[in-house]
Amino acid sequence: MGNSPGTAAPTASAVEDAACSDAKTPRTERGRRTLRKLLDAAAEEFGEKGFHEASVSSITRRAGVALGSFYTYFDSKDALFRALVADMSEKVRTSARSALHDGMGALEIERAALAAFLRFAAEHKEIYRIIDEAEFVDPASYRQHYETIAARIADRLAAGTASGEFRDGLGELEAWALMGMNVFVGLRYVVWGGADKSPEAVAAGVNRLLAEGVLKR
Amino acid sequence: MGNSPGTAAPTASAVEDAACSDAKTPRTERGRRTLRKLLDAAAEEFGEKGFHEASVSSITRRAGVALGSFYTYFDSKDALFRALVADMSEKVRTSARSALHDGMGALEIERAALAAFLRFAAEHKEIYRIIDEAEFVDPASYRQHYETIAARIADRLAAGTASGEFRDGLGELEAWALMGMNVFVGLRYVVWGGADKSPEAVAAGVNRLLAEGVLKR
DNA sequence: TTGAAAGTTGAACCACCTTTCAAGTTTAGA
DNA sequence: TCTAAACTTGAAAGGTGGTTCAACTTTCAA
Repeated sequence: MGNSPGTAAPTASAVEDAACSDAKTPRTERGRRTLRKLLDAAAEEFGEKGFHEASVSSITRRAGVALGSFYTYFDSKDALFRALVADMSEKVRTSARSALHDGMGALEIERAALAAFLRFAAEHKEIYRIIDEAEFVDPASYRQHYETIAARIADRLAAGTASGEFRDGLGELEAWALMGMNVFVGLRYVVWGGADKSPEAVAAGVNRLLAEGVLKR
Repeated sequence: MGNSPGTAAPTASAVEDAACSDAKTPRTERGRRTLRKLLDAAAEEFGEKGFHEASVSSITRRAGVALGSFYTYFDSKDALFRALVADMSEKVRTSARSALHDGMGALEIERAALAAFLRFAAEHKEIYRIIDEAEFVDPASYRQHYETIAARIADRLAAGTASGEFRDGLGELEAWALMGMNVFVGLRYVVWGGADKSPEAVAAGVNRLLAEGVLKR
């Protein structure tokens, strides 16, 4: 698929930062370029095929690099995958946070966070496959990913209660329920697509459900 | 771990029915016993290790059967996995439906269906890993699994609207959101456990969120 | 009782893939 | 310019594990 440097570059540099503990840091400009090519190729490859179907040799082939070069930068296929999961997880959180501004109401914050996440997922459909596969390849990261997000949502709910916008009794359970809604509508309407709904329309629908529930009044 | 025939037997027979298209049907009583042992062992193995870490040889070892016997009953490791996914998917739907009785209110139905699903998941934690891994091993089944469940939820929501209990404007989007809530609270409170919440308590919390939403009144 | 069909067995085949390595090339600083 | 370190290369080592197969045992109906 597309390998345009324009979209690839930011991905790579961000991963490099997040993954510097796992990757063997290159010392020259040429080395940094090669690492970047490997990381971009790996994100594509894992996104398309999943961890086990993806092979190191096809990643290096896609990157236009010799097989052996891979091990100059990563200790193993697993180490590369962990680096990618850490980076994706960080990006998901960043994407939601970046949509929040001062002066937003509690409900508005939830809608904006979901819309931002959905827009991000639309551009990086591979996050679903990579995060989901972490359940099997790197369970600790998988769990931490969702626990971290749930904790952030729980904080926002508590803030809404404190400001008098939300009712009492909103805690971890409600945070997980909200996260589940967000993840599933993203899977259905963004990753699978085929529907006419925009990220904003989806976020608006979920937001109304969150606000009012289903009961007739 | 536990291999008690008491719990294993029903699993096996149900799978045999659901999987008869993939499994080469045995002609003798001995053959049916062997197939059953293989299916039970596979459900455990895939649940514990996931598809790729599980090996045919360890499944046959667990079943107490020779390696070659596996191919008397299944064309491949993939075929076995597909049979298991079809069966698990069917059981999830059955577990929810069995909790519904005449005379229940629309909201009560949602609570009962979730509670039943959570109780089922508590006894079959392997469903999460097996269904989740179908995203990679058998994507068509994965998609069909969730689309089928969402369609059923959408029907229930429409019935609630028709009876005047639920508001208007509940469709596929809301069904997916509700399904996402259910799946995620199941993952957090049943599969991962560690919390004090019973299936009924979780279902009650989600039900209140569904009914009222989060806004203060 | 008998023999054909069904089922069992495990060694061996084979394809694939991760990882290593020794030899060669490029880079960057002195 | 020169040299040591960084980097590249691809063949091959080393493993793994799905699948096959031909010989053997059990079942069951006639």
